[in-house]
Amino acid sequence: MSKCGRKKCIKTNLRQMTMETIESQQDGSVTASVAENESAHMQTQTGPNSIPTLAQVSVAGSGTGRGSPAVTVVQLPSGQTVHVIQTPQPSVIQSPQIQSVQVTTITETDESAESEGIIDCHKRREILSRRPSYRKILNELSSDVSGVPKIEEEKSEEEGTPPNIATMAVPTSIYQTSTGQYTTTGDMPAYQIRAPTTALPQGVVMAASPGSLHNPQQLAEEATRKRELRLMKNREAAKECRRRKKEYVKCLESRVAVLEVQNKKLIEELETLKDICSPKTD
DNA sequence: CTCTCATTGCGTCAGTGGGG
DNA sequence: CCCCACTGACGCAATGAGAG
Repeated sequence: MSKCGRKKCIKTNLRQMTMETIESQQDGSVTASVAENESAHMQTQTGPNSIPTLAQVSVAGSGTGRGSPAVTVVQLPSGQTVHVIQTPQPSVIQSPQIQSVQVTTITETDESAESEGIIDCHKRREILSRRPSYRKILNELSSDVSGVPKIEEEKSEEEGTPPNIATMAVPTSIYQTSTGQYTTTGDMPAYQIRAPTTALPQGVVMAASPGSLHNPQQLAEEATRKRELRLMKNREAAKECRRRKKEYVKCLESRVAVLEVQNKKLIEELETLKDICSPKTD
């Protein structure tokens, strides 16, 4: 169907959206909140020569703050490489403060740096090939700096979604009937949705060994119940996954905005230094 | 107002990796 | 090896925006 192609387009857009939307939001609120914090932490150690008019910027370390500092590599036209090392920023959404920014200049002829770059490249590739879950990413973002609230199950008060359906009652389970209608089950335990006659905990239900069910009808009912349970768990998991994904994308967007502002600021500083250090011609 | 297209969110399936 | 959580992919429905 043509719809399939559209789907893929939509999903591709989701991945590309990060950069595009940030570009459109560049001078929005994110920029403003960053600008008031970054000026106090910036340190530059750049030489007087080889000031770029245009700089290539690449974000190493996958840019999602997986525990290690994010490194923005600014490749100068002269061959110099400026590494903007930014300590992990746990949650740009909640706390727009930049922890610290270190700018070091590394010459192109530095062999150790080059080998480090290769190793770094390998590590990066390794990380990218095995992307951790959104929860892991966000938790790492949160845990790098103390005092920052973790982004995880505590969020449940936001939506009322329990962290673990298997061990808890579902506050507001939504059950889709055969007619497509949705009904809520209140605080009814999840396993009771299709089996309201039993009041046993889930563990007991699941512990019912197949051997004790000789009747084919019972077996079928058990299978149906297990399926319903699995579908409901997966439904909730999918919701949670989508929520985390949205949060993750927002986080990335904020990070891109921060890095763009930093880049802009660095270029401006380099221009200033160029003006200061260049020989006067008058 | 109607139609078309894009976007968003949901439920489900299938695959994968981690833990017991 | 099995179970479970997680997530990509897919299909579907609802909704909004723009064009006619």
